[in-house]
Amino acid sequence: MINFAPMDFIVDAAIRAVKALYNTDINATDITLQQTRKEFEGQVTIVTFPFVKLSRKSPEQTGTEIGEFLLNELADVSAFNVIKGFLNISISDEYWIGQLYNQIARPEFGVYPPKDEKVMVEYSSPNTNKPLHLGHIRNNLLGYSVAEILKANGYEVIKANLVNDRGIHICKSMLAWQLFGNGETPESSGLKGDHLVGKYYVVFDKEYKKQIDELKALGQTEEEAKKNAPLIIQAQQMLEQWEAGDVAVIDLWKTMNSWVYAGFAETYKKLGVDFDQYYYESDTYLLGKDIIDEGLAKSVFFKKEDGSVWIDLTAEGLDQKLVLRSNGTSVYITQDVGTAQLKYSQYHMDKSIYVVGNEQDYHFKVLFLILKKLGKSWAPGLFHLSYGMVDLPSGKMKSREGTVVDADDLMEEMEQTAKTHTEALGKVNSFGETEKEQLYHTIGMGALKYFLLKVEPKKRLLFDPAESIDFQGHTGPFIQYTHARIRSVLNKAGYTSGEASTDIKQLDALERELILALNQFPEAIMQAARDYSPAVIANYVYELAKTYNKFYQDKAILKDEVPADVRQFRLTLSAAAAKIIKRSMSLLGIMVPERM
RNA sequence: GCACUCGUAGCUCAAUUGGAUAGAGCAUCUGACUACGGAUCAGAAGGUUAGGGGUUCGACUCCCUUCGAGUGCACCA
Repeated sequence: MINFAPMDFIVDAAIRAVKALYNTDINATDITLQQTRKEFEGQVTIVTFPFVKLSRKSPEQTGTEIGEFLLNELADVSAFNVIKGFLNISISDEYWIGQLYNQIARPEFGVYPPKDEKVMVEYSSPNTNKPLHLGHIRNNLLGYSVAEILKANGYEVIKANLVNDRGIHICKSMLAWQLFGNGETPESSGLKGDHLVGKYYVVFDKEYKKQIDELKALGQTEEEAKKNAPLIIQAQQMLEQWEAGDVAVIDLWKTMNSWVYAGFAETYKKLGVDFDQYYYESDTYLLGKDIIDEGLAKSVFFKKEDGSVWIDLTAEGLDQKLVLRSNGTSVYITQDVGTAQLKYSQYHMDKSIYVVGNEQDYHFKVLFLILKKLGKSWAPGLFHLSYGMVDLPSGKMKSREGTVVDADDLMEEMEQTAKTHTEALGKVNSFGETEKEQLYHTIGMGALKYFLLKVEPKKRLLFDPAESIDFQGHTGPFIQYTHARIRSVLNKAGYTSGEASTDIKQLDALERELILALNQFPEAIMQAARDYSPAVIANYVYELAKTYNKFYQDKAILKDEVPADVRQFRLTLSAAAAKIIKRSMSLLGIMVPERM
């Protein structure tokens, strides 16, 4: 059996120590256990300041008393030292060696047993009027990674994509294509479908601006001109026709959306993300009205004289929020109420995560509050995974000003950079062409994904296109390289997994440090899930790779002077490191190569 | 104006959730047995954690306040 809290035996003993010494009952949560800092002797540290009140003795004395107790009680505790309020405990090398062979080296290590709980992770959720950009990449990578992390924690996960396929924005592209497109198609133009549609979105905007200027020249104010420009009026008409089911408009809409979907599919594939369930706003945009009725009956909502329906959230520190227009049609939040219900009715999931940018913080606060007030039993399981915008040095990305970092372009560039780096090192000259292409993709995407995922989701991210993403230091390729190098050693040694344990009894400091790092993998997985933060995994695996590299640099494995049992032991240690690096990276959606 | 989020080395990020002398990478400088793979490793230098006040054994972390940045505050989505 894999033990997911290997240090619990220390906690238990500490509780007994406090009981025996100070006759007080404490809980496991009262004990702060942390890894001992490298500059001190020991591997596990108990913070003993909180017990000083109970012992009425100095921190040093208290620590010493508890230390003595642990030393007597636990066979695996080999020594301790006390510095101020910190009790540093040394655990025997036999324990750590056993931990490696019996826990860490096993395939199930870090795979939590099924929880019998379902989570839906909604992410990506693109508009169908333009191609994906860097902001979408962050969204996609976050969503995918969080889904993988939740799976590793034993959840059943449904990855959902709510496609915003209707509305004025797509009508703008459609109209511009109709007026200026001359029947251009992805085939005829050689453009990827989403880029083609995006091109006409830009055309619309350009022509629209022209009309605005003309109207202003005729004496209209900016505001008037924006409202009166023929193009915007036409686009609005088109939307009405769409809603009325006009066959020609629907046909055009279907055609152009199909172009976009083909383009998205390509981008998603390259990004390495996927979905179990697609929702389309064209199907869901009318949902939610019946729930508004339900809420009216329960007096969660109230109706104004003009017929519009509202919810009053002033008691919660928010405002009054409209949920139904006076003409009876629904608004954005109404749809989301309906879609949330639809999702739940379909899957009965315990949790539902929305991966959406932080500009919608308020929206989700209101949405979740509405569902709670409606008494939905599943409302507490809703969570908005809010992430920061990706900014350029010049500020926000603006599609109209052409400062958007296109997703396809960026991925292409990353592969090119990977190619340049790799060729300069000249280590893979024996690779075939397709093998090389794959490798460049793996490394380029590794650099990009790691760059985006190592930052805490809620923080905003600065991306400087002029400064290429690093391949050295705290980066994806650094970790990939560590993996490739371990694999190389293992291959050279002809190592196969599951080889017999050795009777090694003592550890070198670097070996011990490495086992400790490996041992923290399950905790990192758990913390990443608790915080919905791939950054936890990213930083963990970096630390691990660094620890391995330090070990590797200093300790020979295959050299002649290394005794057979030590060699065998270090191979097991290396194999475990490679495995956990690979698994960690896969939680980030990053592949690791065998050679690079 | 109101609300939310953020502010850590020149730059990009950490800090075991309130614990020890705030750690990494990049950039700069110095070094590594003729490389079990140098996309590596060792070292130097770099900090009043935006400023001020408070809470306590202890604060980057919690509270108040000032400053700065971002976002939101539509019968748009």
